[in-house]
Amino acid sequence: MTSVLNFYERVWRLTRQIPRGRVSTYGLLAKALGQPRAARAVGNALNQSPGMPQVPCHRVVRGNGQIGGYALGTAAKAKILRQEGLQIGPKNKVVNFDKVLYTGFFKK
DNA sequence: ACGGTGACGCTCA
DNA sequence: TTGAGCGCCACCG
Repeated sequence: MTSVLNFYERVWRLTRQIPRGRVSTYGLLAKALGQPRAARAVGNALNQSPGMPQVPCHRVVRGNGQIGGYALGTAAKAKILRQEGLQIGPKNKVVNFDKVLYTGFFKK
């Protein structure tokens, strides 16, 4: 049967686990949800996520290290990430992407 | 039920 | 390395 939580809610819940100063990717989130092909849907979920709550959707980036999209614009996203101590290089790529990538999602 | 949409990812050229 | 093409998927009229 379908889980108690819908897809979007599960995406938001996982996203909360990403620590400050680190990032994860849409694809990894999808995998953690048990649907490795749903990276695109994950992006939709974060886009639709209410801005208020503690869902750090700005910490979710592309698999290649580029920061990807953001409801308030990629510029705003880059700014926030810099405020959290991350460095954004040319082409909007996260510097030391492999070092700050978070993959330790807790299964739920 | 069906086709369109989009904060993606992988495969080449 | 960089960009075009195409597949994928949950949602929305």
